[in-house]
This record gives sequence, structure tokens and C-alpha cells, in this order.
Amino acid sequence: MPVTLQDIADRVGLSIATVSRALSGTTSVATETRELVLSAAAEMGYHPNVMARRLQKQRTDTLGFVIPTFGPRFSDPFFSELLAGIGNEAAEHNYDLLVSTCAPGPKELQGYHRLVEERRVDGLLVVRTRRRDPRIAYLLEREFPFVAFGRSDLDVDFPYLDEDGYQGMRTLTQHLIDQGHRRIAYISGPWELVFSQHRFDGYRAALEANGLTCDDSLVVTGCLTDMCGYEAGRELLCREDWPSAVIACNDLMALGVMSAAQECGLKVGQDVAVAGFDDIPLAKLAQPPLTTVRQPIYQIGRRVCSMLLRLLQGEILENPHVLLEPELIIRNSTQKIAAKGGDIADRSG
Amino acid sequence: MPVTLQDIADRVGLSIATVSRALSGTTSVATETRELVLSAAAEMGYHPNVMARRLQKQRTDTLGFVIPTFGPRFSDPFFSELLAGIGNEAAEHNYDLLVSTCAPGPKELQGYHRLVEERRVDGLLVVRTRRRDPRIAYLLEREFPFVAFGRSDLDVDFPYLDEDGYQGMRTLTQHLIDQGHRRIAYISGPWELVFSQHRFDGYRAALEANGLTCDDSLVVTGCLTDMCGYEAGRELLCREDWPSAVIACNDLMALGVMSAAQECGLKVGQDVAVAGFDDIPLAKLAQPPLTTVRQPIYQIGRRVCSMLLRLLQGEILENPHVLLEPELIIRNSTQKIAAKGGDIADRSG
DNA sequence: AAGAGTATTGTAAACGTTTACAAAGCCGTT
DNA sequence: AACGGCTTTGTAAACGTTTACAATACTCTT
Repeated sequence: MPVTLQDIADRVGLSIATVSRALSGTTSVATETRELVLSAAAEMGYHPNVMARRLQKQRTDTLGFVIPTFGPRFSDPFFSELLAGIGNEAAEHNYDLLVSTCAPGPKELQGYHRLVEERRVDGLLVVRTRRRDPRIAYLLEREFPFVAFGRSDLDVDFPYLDEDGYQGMRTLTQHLIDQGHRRIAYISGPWELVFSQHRFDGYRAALEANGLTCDDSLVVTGCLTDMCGYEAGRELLCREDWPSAVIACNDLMALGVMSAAQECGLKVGQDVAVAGFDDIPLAKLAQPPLTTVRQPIYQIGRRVCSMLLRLLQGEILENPHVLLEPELIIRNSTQKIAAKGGDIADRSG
Repeated sequence: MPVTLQDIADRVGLSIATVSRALSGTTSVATETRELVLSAAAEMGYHPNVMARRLQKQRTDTLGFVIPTFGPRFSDPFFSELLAGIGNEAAEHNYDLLVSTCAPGPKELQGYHRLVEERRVDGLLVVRTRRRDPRIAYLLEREFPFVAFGRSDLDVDFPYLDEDGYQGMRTLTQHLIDQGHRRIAYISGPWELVFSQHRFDGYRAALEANGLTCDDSLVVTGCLTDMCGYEAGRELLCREDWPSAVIACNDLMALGVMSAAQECGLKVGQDVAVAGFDDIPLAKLAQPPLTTVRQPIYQIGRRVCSMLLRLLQGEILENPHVLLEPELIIRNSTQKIAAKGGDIADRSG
């Protein structure tokens, strides 16, 4: 039913090839022929059939993005913003964006297989890189174009963009130490995520640079959701020897910690300092506003997508390993100087 | 480079048609032939070329989902959860999901044109329906399959799923009235969104059913983000005659209101009651936990997607107009009975 | 006026499937 | 032995593009 090149060709009495050329505008066509074809196409309401074009060109003009979700109720403002950045960048370059959500695990790689082997996409965006990340190993082995948001611990080379979690967390921790804190708890993300290690290393480095030791009882692990932050927060704060400060390795967990603090009868910013990482919009509006480390998430989405697009154009990336310096955002959740924490604080301080 | 049907045919000495049939399993093929082909395919690592298949079948096996974003920094947990629901349902039925983000406006319809005219997708999901929604008008005119999350004020018939915002908001407002509140402010979403009207009607109906009048000075409009909620909250609460309760028409704005209340020196749950709508995960962890109306967002995503899939199978929907009864979730943000509000409260109570 | 060069157009193959139709082989029945 | 029916396979067209190559027509030289 839709108009095809053949229909136009019949109408203007030219061959299908000439019509194709006139419309694509790449090869030489007589000016009047082109105008004839163009107006006929417009009149008839012609729109190219992208599937036919894709089959012919052996390209899908589509990018793939698999969002790793933990649990069915997945609701992370971080990803919606990243998605917006990626999506807009792709759209501006006339690429479609194929999105799927999948929990890490055996089914996840199947999803990647589907996209790669059946050639549903031209390139992939990989986020939340993991230790010995099987996705990266697979894509490299298949020599499939991709760009990662996050580094890897594999001994391989691939294009990525990452924020310097080590520096960011180190700066943040130093800020707390400068405020007089000595017992600073830390809520890490799952250890298989590469950024968890980087950020934790930054935390520990700051402690050690100040002659403090990393107290294992003050380091707990959460799943990055607000709920996990809440649980971790209770574990850390509803006890006698609560720390005077808590750093969560992302904002969502930090918000959970703030909620837990409240429940444990502690006033954030006064009785206990809380800090996060990411600077999601809600951080500014938390009560009190949350000290955090800013990642320009939307821009990161755009950049990582732009790198992939350039890769697909056959460009060789001038800088395939981008490391962004994050920015410390000090707000009132770490306001009070030298909060004391629980009983033990005096001893350790 | 990739293995094609032709390659397999050459290898096993059969025609390409037989190979195709053996693999698809729809028509009769001799058992031994099938096994021969199957093992050859597996051995050679055959994967069908989906673009070729799509061209042939004149179907894309792809669903489209355009997320309407307001502003570049788009970060709404509501949408990430909806996306997860839609995506998982689509994936289970072997459909791809094409996602793009676009602000409402003239460019938005172009995006829909792209998807529809160039046949990039088989069907569309439309969310955040608007008054005289041009997307719906367009899709109906083109007779393009779609399902909406949200109703319309157009005088047309189309399949949709919606929550009963009127009832939900009416119940919520009644709850506040039962708590003794008389001056209840309301923060609406943009009026061109259909659900804004429904929810507001529910709010007003509850007031009127209790002999209260809707005070225009207590109704303000926000853009649905936490920041807008914050601004609206300041406008309502940082004044002499602050209301004793504030309802925001979504949770994200309600969180902003809570932040504003704090800044205006009011304690949420004691000096002022605050309520939202959606029950995003963060609502439970707000301080105090936020009273709200629950929408099973993930499930809604799945259902709305499932409706579309059935439509594409040629099924006639037994129930093309689904209205879900939302559930009131009472938490501590509306805890204190008969909060009094500012000076004027006594007069109006 | 013939030839070279250029601009424009047409022919046909290719991309990798699916499927209508035809053909071939085999079975049992009469 | 001939025939109808069934199962299995092959042939070829179709889906709608793009593009290499060939063909034609025109312009400009000499």
C-alpha cells in the first residue's frame, strides 16, 4: 500500500534507479529530472522503506542500550537522565535507539547475543561495567563496535568514558575529614561493579593520607537503591557507636541513609553528616540538601553516544579513554563541623 | 561474512527453501532432513538476518515508545520503572523496543512521523496523554496501531489503560478532610495533561462533597519535577496564611514540597500535611514517609505493552478501555490530626 | 565530421529471507 | 498397471532498496 520507488518511477516515466538517485542526491542527476522526481515523491507521499534500505546497506542505523536492572521494580533517576542524553544524541544523528532492560546474569548475555548475532544494532553502549565483565569480553571477541561508560579490570583495550571515581571520592572524603570527622562510614555498591572499587579506593586513600585507618566495621555494601541505602543506614546508625559521617557511593543510597538517620533519632547535618555521589536532581532538594559529587549525567550520555557514533563512521577516536574529573558539591548535609558521632568517636578522634 | 541460508544449503546439498522451512519448522520437512539442517546450522553458527526477514514479512517486530521529556535534564523515576515494565513485556514476546525522548512540541510529531511513515515500528505506546492530543489524532488518522497510557478528551475511540485519577485523588483528599484539614492546597500538573484534570476534579469533588469550597489561591501549577514542586511549595507555605495540607499531583513534586516546607520552617506531618501521587519507591523513604496513591507502575507498563502486542497479533481486545483503581497509601506525612495551618485556618475551619 | 570526453539514464544484480506453486517420488487402491 | 493422494523438495518470485556496469546522448575538439 505505501508508495515505493517503483510507483514514482511509473508515474514520471523513469527507471527506478534514476528515481533512487534523484532522491538520495549522491550521484549526478539532471536538475530538471531531480525536481520532477522530488515533486512527484512529495505529492505521492513517498517515504523510504527503512528495512529495505537496511538490508541493502547492511547497516541498521540503530544503537543498542541494555539497562542493567536489579530487581523488577527498577526506578533509578540516574538511568532516565543517561537515557535522555544517549537518545537525544542518537536522534540528532538519525540513529534509532534500541533499549532493553535485563538483570545481570546468564540471560543477560543472551540478550547481547540477540542484538549482535542477528545484527539488530550497529553498535552497543555498555554501562555499569563489572569485574571481568563478560559483556565486554564477548563484544571484543566478536569485534563488535561498542563504547563503555566505565572502565574494566580486564587486561584489554576498548573505548570508554568514565568519571574519576577515585578522585571524586577522595576529595569528598577529604572534605569530611577537614570538617573534623574521624569515624567515617562507607556504603559501597556491589563489589563486582568496577566503579565500586574505584570509589572505595578513593575513600580509603583519603583516610590513609590523613593517618586514619579504614575500619572494616564501618564499611557495608548496598545494592545502590534507596531501600538498600536505608537498610545500610540503619545498620550503621542505629547503634551505640554510630559514626559521625556516612558516605554512600551513590545519591539514591544516601537518600536512604538520611531516612534511616531520621528513624534512628539523628539529625542529618548536625548529629551525623551524610554524603552521596552523582548529584541527581533530588540531592539538592533533600532535607538537608545533600553534599555529593557531581557527574554531568546527561552530558555523559551524549558524549558516550557520540563516541560510539564516531566509531561507527569509521573514525579513529583521538581519545578513546576519557576520564572526567567530577566536582565536589558541598551542601548542608555535611554542614556541621566536627560532628562527634557516638561514644566511641572520642576515643578514635 | 555471516552465515546465510545459502551457505547452509550449499553445505547440506539442499535448496535454500528447504533449509528455510526446516529452520522455521512451520511446514512439513522430513525428520532427517530437518535434523541435518539443524545440526549444520548450529555447527556453522547460523543466525537469521532480521532485516531480511523484516523486509520479507513486512513487519518490524519492534515497538516504539517516545518518552515526553520536559527540559534536557530529565530524571523521572516514574519513567524508568514504566520503561522496565514495557521493555520486559516486549522482550518476552520477542519484540524489540525503540525508545526516543522528545519534548512536546512541533518536533515531537515529526518523531512520530519518522516511526510511522518509514515503518520503523509496528505499534506505538503513547504516554502522558494531552488535551486534543495531536499524537493520538495522527495515529488514528493513519490507522496505526497504538495503545495509550491515559485517556483523551477527544471524541474518538482508541485502546487505552489508565488509572482512575479522579477516584484516587478524591479518596486522598477525603482522607485529609477526615484528618480535620479544611484548607488543602493543590499543586496540579500542566493543564494540557489529561490526568491533571482528572485528578483535580477528584480533589474538588471531595472538597465539595464536604461542603468546602475550592480556594483558587490554594491551587497552583507545577511542571511535575521535584524542583517545580519545591517552588510551588515555597509559594504556598512561606506565607502567613499557609494551608494546613498540600496535595501534589505526583510524588516527585510532593518531595519538593516537603523540602520547601522544611525551608519555610514547617514540620511535615505536624505543621503541615503533604501528600503525593504515584508511590514511587522514594515516597516510602521520605522524611516523614509520604502519604500517596499507589500506581503499580511496573505492572502498568507490562499491561499496556501486552495490550499492544495482542492488538498486533490481530486480536480484538476484550476490554480496550482499562481503568485501574489506585490504592491510598497512608503514611506519616499526613499523620497529625487536625493540623491547623496559618492564621486564616481558624476562620475557614 | 569523426572522435573523445562527459553527463545522464537504464539494466540488472545484490542484500537474505519467505512462500506460492510446481514437480517428483512414494503409497495404497482399484 | 494406472491413478489419486500425500509427503517432501525445488524453482522462482517477491519484499524495496542501492549501485556497478553498460548504454545512450550530448558537447567540445580538432
